[in-house]
Amino acid sequence: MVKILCVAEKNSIAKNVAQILSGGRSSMRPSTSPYIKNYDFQYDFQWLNMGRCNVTMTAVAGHLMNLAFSQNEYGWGKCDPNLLFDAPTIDEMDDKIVKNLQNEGRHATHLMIWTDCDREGECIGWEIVQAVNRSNSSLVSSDSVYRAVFSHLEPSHIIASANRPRKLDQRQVDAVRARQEIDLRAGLAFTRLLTGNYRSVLQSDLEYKQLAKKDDKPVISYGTCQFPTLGFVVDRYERVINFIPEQFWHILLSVKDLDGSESKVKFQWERGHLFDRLAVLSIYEHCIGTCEDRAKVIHVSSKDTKKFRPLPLTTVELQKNCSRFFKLSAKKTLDAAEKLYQQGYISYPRTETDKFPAKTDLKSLLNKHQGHSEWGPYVTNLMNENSTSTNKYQWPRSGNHDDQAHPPIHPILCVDIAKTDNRMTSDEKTVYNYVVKHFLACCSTDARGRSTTLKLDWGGETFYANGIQVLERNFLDIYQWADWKSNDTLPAYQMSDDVVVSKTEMKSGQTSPPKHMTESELIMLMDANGIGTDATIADHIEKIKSRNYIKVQTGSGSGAKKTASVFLPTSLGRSLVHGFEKIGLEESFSKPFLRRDLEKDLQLICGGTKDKKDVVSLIIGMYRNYYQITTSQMRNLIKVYNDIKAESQGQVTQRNRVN
DNA sequence: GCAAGGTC
Repeated sequence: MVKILCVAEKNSIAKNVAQILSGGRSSMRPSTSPYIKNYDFQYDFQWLNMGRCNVTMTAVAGHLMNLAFSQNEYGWGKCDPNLLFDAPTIDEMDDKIVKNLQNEGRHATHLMIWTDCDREGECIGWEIVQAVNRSNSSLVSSDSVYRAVFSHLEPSHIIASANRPRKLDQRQVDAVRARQEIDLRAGLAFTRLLTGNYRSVLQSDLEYKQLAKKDDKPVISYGTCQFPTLGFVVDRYERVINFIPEQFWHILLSVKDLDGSESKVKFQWERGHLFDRLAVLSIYEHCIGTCEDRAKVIHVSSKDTKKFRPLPLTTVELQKNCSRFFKLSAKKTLDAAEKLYQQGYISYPRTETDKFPAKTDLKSLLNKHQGHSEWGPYVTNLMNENSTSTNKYQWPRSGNHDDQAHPPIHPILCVDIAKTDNRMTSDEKTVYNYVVKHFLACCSTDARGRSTTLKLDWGGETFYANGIQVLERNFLDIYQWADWKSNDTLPAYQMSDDVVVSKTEMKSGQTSPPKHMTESELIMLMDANGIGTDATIADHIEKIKSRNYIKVQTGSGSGAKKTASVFLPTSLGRSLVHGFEKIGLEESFSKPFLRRDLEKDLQLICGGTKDKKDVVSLIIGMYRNYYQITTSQMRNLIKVYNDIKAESQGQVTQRNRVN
């Protein structure tokens, strides 16, 4: 009897795929794990050519295995951390889920992997094979393991995937196993080394004690993602603190309109500003001397312009925007999105994809919202092809990212918070409303406007002014966070007209320092530098907060005018970055380069031009070297900490003295 | 008490 066991990365995918392949006629059984169900049905896999077969579709919950060291031999305090670069690793398995796979796989003739089609998913597929192999070794030996290739849950796509499987890609598995091994060895070795050496000096650190939870033993952790993240915050902080303002000068013109009235528009100097006061003064005096109160129009242009609707929503964009618009932390945002997903309100919240698969039925997703008390009228108007409004339904713009596993985040159900009695928390409501409005904006028409530029010649110098007239707001009517306003109308002069200059000013100003790091900027930097993934970026930020490497300075003001909260490094955070800088390891520890190089090597493993063994031994070799340097320079590392501590306390006492 | 990556 032929029996096919299908295994997905998470229960929600197993449920959906079973629903599609069975045509809604699958039966559900519980499993040995509370998060996972087994779905039985029959299906005719064309590649198998065996007619209708019995199928069980089940799932895991992410990785089944955790790479680790034996606690007995290599636990904390039981060995020199240096040994962790060579110590044997073990694979810890999730017992409950493995048990279910063993039960369900015991009598299977074929195993079909339905994990997400990304690198981690390929590795999870390999882990599933190891688990099933425990109860049914003939599956592997008879080469009966297949892997479905799918990128979303559109039924015809899933059916096509069921019929065109490939084999597992061992190279991708190797790449993930390499990353795991490097992160584990380097992370644990350096965490133990740093904790052992910083603990005693931290006992007299008042800032640390204030931030730390009572009874918490300090842990000074190192991680390949934690340190570059900290590096971004410290780097910004230093640039703000060390900023030296420079004075500059520029010239502004005010003019009279055609009818002789005073125009509100000020004309800017095309040279921008100069840092040399005398130079600006002599140009200014020359202009006054030559032309006094007359200028000539030397350029008039006017062109249509657009403000683009947002791209389909990715996890990183959701987190950035909820942080900017609602002051909701990345962690809280992702937690709320996860809950909304589990309740079936929104699609899977961890995705890098910013284009919708061509066959997605967006119109029916939109139509569900027609009766919504807040945005129902907007949707009704959008979907009405006969309306006179310029805002018509449009297929969303497409970005360049595709994780090959999940579509952009979008609403699945319409939840009317004003009408229904539901148990959404306030964070969930905020995130749900944002996801819906973002989706509506994606499917709307770009805003249209007209941009006008006028340039004047005054005494041989050029001055310009720009004007924007917003003609059609379109998506802006629902996406209130991207406002676009018309500014003052430019005077309606024509080319070569003479213009009366009503006022000339030579002004001075100062360059201003950069702002401290906001969470949304940090997310953007991490994303751009490949530090963490959509699912882990928020965790890394929380981690360096909980380690007291950075602290949050909450914004001031209230409501819409409230300024963003910013991240500041603690003395400890700054000492770690500057300590490694001092001993010559800056590039490797507090900059994103090492992690980026690792990512490149992983890609090469996937492409078959590098070997897992070579990559691991090369990078572990580098870390072993860094470890030697760090141990031999530990005094210097601690000295940097003490210097920074003394310096910050010095600042405090100085300030006290002034007061 | 330690990493980063999946997922609940």
